[in-house]
Amino acid sequence: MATPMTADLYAAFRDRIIEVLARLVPEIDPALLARVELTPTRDPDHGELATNAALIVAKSARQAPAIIARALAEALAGVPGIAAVAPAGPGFVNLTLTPESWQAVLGPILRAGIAYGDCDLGAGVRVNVEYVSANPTGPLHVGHCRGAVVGDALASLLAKAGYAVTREFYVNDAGNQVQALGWAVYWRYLQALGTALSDEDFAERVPGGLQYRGEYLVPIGADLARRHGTAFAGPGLSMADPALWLDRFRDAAIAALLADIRADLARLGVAQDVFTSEREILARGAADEAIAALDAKGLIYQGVLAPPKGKAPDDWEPREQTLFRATEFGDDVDRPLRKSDGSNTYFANDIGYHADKLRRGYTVLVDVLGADHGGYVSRMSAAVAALSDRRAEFSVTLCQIVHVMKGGQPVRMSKRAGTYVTLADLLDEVGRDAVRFTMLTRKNDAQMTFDIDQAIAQTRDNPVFYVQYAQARCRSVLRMAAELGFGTEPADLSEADVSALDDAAEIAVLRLLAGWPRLVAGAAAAREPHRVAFYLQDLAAEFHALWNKGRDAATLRFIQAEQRDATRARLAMVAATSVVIRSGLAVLGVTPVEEMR
RNA sequence: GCGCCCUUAGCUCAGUCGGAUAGAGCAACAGCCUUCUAAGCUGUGGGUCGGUGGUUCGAAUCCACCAGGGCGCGCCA
Repeated sequence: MATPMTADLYAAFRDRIIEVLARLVPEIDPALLARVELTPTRDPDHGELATNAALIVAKSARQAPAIIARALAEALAGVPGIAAVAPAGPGFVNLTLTPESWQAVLGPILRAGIAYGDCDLGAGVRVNVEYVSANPTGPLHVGHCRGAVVGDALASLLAKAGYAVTREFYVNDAGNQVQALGWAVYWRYLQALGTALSDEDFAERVPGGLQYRGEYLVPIGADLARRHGTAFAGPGLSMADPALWLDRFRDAAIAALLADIRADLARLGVAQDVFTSEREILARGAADEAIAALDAKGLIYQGVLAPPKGKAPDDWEPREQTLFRATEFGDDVDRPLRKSDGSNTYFANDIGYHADKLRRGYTVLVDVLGADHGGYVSRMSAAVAALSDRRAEFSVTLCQIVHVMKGGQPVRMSKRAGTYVTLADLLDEVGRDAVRFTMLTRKNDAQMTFDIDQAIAQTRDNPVFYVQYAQARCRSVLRMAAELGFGTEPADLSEADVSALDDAAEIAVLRLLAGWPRLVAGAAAAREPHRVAFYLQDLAAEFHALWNKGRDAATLRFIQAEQRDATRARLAMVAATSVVIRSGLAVLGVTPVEEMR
């Protein structure tokens, strides 16, 4: 490898194992070799690393796994860098590397810097990650926040793994919701002017009823009143003909709310590359085009759906509809594309949007959605498969609901009572870094309780603090060493003689550092950014443990003025730890801190 | 009624495309500060991995059924 983009020790030794295995079992199917793993062991009695290679090839080689394992172990015994190797259990081969092998990870880490862990798994494939995509009808709340953080971290993770990533926000600025918003903001406008109409009087005249009664529209209404005076009010501050104001007020409200949303996202550290307007997509005819394309493939027909099994709605009546043959692509039922008034369903428009993403050249589409959209996944998946002739990859990351806890009490969230926690509130209370890290301490598909008290605590049980503290301790050591005249620049330390790093606790840190590229690749392949957060906690724990060992054994202290070489070696390790933590925090979008006093 | 997700220590959760004796934090108990940040560390106790079958060298992981929780179920987005 000319440029070792992956300074990946695990991958390097795995490659050697496969080479040896291929000599041992020449007729082996390459597809099987892809399943050979080299993993860290849980139990120190099993060495440091274990491979399942013999188990994988046993069947096709028509030999007992234990026999292959023994042969493999013998052949690996001569490989440089391997200190001990032994067949074990049902056919594992356990490996222990030389200290030199582990020590050798430091140079590449220090030379690569934050880029350590980058790989070419994605091979430059263009991927579009769509997240947040909140209706511009109100402020973002904690639920949106989880999607924002998960989507943003996933995008960073995929970029680190070699994908060409675009971060996208889909603005639902067409349809009934934003019409209702237009009415709601008009009501705030009339109120700002001092109308005598009562809430009920106005609400009665709103088609579908008055929605979006939250306070957040008050300033927008007031602003419209300031700019337009009574120009859009009827006689005596009554309601004027909606044709005169509805579109204008709707658009003004969307613009104002979208600006708020973007401001909130900016505070969260989320800045998407592309904001796509649903209205523009539709105006361009994307939905009709996409439907025509599906029609040309014979996937559109007029038909009657069966009512939902067991639970027929009261007003159910059979109706002929324009349907998409989603069942040909794994969905449970075919899905309607037109409402009875002839306009498109949301699904139809969304097909247009996803077709537009494909048209723009993305071959991997990732949607980060709330769990309440779970029922929507199979139909969109079918649509993307149909549009791309099954060539594009479509995956949905569903984020489960977030409950908020404060003072040991659940914070009740109710739209009606207007007591839901906004993203802005959350940022005010706990800050960007804690919000982001905490949102990634659960798998996306597990429900989460966000404990505000824990997120701001400066203690061990707050993972954000814990990880940042470890990194700050690294920086503290390097500052101290610099004062004592040690070179602490990466370029300097990357050349250090690190052979002194042979204590078990030191090797433990080196093993974790060596595992970072592997972690990145695995998390990216699984589309699971939370793994990064857990890895960082493990690394921080190992580092804190080593730090404290220096209290018990002076020989393990990082800085020992009289032992220049040993100190330089440890500084290289500390600097590399800092690099890897920062590399991980960069994926999560969390700021590394230099100092915590 | 149907579909999808979830169920792991008292609590909150990890668990690598199936891997060896299932891990961490909190809480409980017992320890560690003349030394680089004790905002930390070390140790102890704690489990029928919701239940029952199945698949195989091997299952928390895959399959079937059952129980409990969440989400969704033709013209909302």
